[in-house]
Amino acid sequence: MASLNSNHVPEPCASCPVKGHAFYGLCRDDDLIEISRIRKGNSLCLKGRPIYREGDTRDEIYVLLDGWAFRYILLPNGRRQILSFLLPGDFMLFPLMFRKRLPYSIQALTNVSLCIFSSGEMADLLAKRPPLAHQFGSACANETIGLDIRLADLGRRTADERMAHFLLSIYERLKKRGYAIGDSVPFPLRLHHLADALGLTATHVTRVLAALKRQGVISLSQTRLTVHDEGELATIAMASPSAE
Amino acid sequence: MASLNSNHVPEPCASCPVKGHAFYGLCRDDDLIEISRIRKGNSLCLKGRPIYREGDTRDEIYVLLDGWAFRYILLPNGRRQILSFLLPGDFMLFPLMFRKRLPYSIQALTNVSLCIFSSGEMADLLAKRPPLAHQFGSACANETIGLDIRLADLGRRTADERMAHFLLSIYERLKKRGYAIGDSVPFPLRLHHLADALGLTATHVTRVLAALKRQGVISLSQTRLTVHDEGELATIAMASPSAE
DNA sequence: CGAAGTCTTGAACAGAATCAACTACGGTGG
DNA sequence: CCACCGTAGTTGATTCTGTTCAAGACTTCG
Repeated sequence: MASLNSNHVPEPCASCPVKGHAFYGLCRDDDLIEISRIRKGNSLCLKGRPIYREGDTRDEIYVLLDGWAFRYILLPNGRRQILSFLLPGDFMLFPLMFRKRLPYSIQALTNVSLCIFSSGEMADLLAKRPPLAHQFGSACANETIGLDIRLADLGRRTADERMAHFLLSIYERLKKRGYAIGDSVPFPLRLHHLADALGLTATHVTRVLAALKRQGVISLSQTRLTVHDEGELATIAMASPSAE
Repeated sequence: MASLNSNHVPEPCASCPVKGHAFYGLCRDDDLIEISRIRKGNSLCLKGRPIYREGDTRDEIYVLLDGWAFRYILLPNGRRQILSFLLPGDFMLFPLMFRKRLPYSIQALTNVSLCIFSSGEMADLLAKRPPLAHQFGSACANETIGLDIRLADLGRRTADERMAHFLLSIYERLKKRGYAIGDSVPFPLRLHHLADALGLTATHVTRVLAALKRQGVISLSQTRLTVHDEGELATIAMASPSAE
């Protein structure tokens, strides 16, 4: 892969940046040791570069160690729907353990560092280690539920509600993984990412964001999101179904 | 459960109506035998009745044997988003193997017959039978991908495209499971189901359907959908990403 | 037959898209 | 160091897709 820059001298897992987070945080120690045994090394991918392209066959799956990425579907005439944003600790491409090709693509949103596994070896490991497989099923169920909720967002919420709900959910996710400083979190998304994630246009996203800023609920710089009034944001979102 | 009418004299799995379909069609014979051993019996649920209500804890999971059901999320102020329609052979509530509560509800669309399992016992069986667990992971991956595609529908397709895409996908699903007679399939959905699945209003669904009928692409009776021109339907849908 | 649910059609309205001009910014190169 | 360029974001005017509100017709079923 042109855009993936493999480094076959794995750094020690002891210093892994996502140890104890997301999926890994839930695994038993002996399972973690097994996982570290089949690790293939790290890989870097530059901002904006493709990580996976719709329909590719590939034997590798990744854990995102650092940076952000996103999964998206490209429709005829160029419309794009962003399906989800991937944060450090998230698995990517794991459905490749079960099927040859995927109908979506993945792109690096920032410079990204990945931990590489063979999908076959990972599948074998899951077969040997039922508790790990269970953990995996759990992660999978959570992802499905996240998609369910986003489906309700796109189908039945207004632009303002969607935006509030989205900002809130990404804020919570980042906080849970320890990326918050006070009430602010890193936020590398551009307008068109928000637009393509929320099913809106970039112009309309500007207006919606402007309204939220005017109300003093959030502020947004080039690199960070600050949530001044979490409760109000939840109210605007007409909150209710959340992933936990 | 008031609305579930349990019958604890299991009928023989040999005559199971969904044997060889959907999930079961992919399982090894010895796994099927194990599954039949932990089967708890059947249950009936009348049209329109709830099968699961958001937030309930329950130890049972089901396989839909006959009839249709749907998963949905109810938002504050009563807006409803239908997440998916469940057809005979589909698992329901399996995420309960991994978490206590689910953020969506399930309702019987027609009279429905269910095959009951204990979620705990099913989880144990998966732990004992890695090939079965793999099969399960595969089904789970497929469901996720179906949601991905629907997300792109709601976010980035027009009403006409969504409708065409939806009709096409349900038509294919039913055909694959042997429910087609010629180019027609059973279709118990009412306007408001279509509306809530597609993120539209019932009035607008009428108009969109009227256009499709006028073009001679489909016809629709109270109980059946006929697809006269599958290619044209795919064109209107701006097809592209499909589940296989 | 009546009643409730379902579907259709029309007219007015609204939320978001589109089109377009303009501003702010960061990097590049002269 | 500044002029320039391309990208990203803002704002306004207009259009369009889909909603809302409302009335009427058609089913189905007790």
